[in-house]
Amino acid sequence: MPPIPELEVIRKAQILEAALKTISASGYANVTMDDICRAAGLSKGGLAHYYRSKNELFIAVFKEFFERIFQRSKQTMALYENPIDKLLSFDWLYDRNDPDVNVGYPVLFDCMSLAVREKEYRSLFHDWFENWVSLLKDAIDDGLKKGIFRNLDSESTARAISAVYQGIATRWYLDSASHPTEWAVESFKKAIKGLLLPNNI
Amino acid sequence: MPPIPELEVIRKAQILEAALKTISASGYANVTMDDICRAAGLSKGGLAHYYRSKNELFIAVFKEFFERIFQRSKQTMALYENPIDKLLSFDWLYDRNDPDVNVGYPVLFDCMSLAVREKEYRSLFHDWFENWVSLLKDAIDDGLKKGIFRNLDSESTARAISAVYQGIATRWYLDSASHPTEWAVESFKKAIKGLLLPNNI
DNA sequence: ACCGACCGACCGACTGGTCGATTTATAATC
DNA sequence: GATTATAAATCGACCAGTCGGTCGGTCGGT
Repeated sequence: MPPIPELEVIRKAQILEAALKTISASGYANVTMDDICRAAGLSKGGLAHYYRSKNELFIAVFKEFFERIFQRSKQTMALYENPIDKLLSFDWLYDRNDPDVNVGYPVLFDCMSLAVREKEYRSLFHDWFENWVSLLKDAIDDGLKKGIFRNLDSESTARAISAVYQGIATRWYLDSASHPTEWAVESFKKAIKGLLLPNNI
Repeated sequence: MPPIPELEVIRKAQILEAALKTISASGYANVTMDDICRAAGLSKGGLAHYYRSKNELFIAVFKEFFERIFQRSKQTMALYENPIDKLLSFDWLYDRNDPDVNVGYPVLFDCMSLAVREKEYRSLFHDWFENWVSLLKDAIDDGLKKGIFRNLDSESTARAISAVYQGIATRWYLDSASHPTEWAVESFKKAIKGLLLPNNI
């Protein structure tokens, strides 16, 4: 009998947290199970008790992380009323001091390179994209109803906006000296307004 | 004495080609030196004669590849006169039948995840970005001179356009079912025109 | 007594890099 | 032009180290 009924939930959370940090710091390819169990305060066998293989663990880590980011995006967006403000509410993605950002981008890039070849990771990405797009689409549909946007297809535009976010983020993260935060924020604002508004300023 | 004076050049090209294909097919993390020397038709020692370490070889592969893509971008762009056409001339990046594209994206994603942690790869990226941006900037400056663009900062806009290209490409490549080529081409056209033109259609 | 939780030594597979041996082709010498 | 010397080019067995996963065993609560 387990000493505490919720022990498995606690341990798994503790392992996922440790694994996320370790992967983010060292990179998927360099992380060993030893690193992770050390970070989680468990032995190799103890870790194996909860996640039978490296792949199983890593999938769980990525899933959990994407879910967290999605929830946060949702909550942040809900703080705004105006559709344009909603669509621009993701600027925390360009905040170098944000802990999710610091941990997130390294993991995201790792995950992308995995997704190229492993369909399990591709489907993870697909789900993430769809979640993100559905958030954006709702805001766009709202703006369309209120007549503040040009005539456009909301889903395809939502996909474009989400892609623009990520493209700018890639530059901003990998070559920060030439792509400062101000550039990132301004650029995505301009790009998004260029996509949505009936005429430019 | 070398049997043929240019042997080193020939061998290196042959190795880089084989390495690029192998890395693209299996992924940076999974490729072994054995795989590469087999693909290059050399022994382990033979490969070591030209590239002393895995890292040295891989850096060379990436450098060569980026250079090739840059040259091709330059040539393709030169086919057009109109600045807008020049800026839209990168649509071959969204062609699934293009050999450079098929080989390129897997390598690009690998390279990005490496760039997160290794400054050598980051500087590779930086150079690539700068090359790309300078191409775009020239076209934008031309458009500004001709008065067909709105008032804008050409360098910062060039960076934005290049980022948008890549962001859309990421979606298009990793989740093609939901992001077909038509979406990619249309989206980047709209985004770029939204960034540049004084008013939208 | 039983069982889940956990430990850590160990195994087998793999990998990057080394190194002495071998081949190959030119250059020097007679 | 035959022979020898020389140095690059190439080979592949081998080494040392790493890593994921296993497994027999311990411990503590029930």
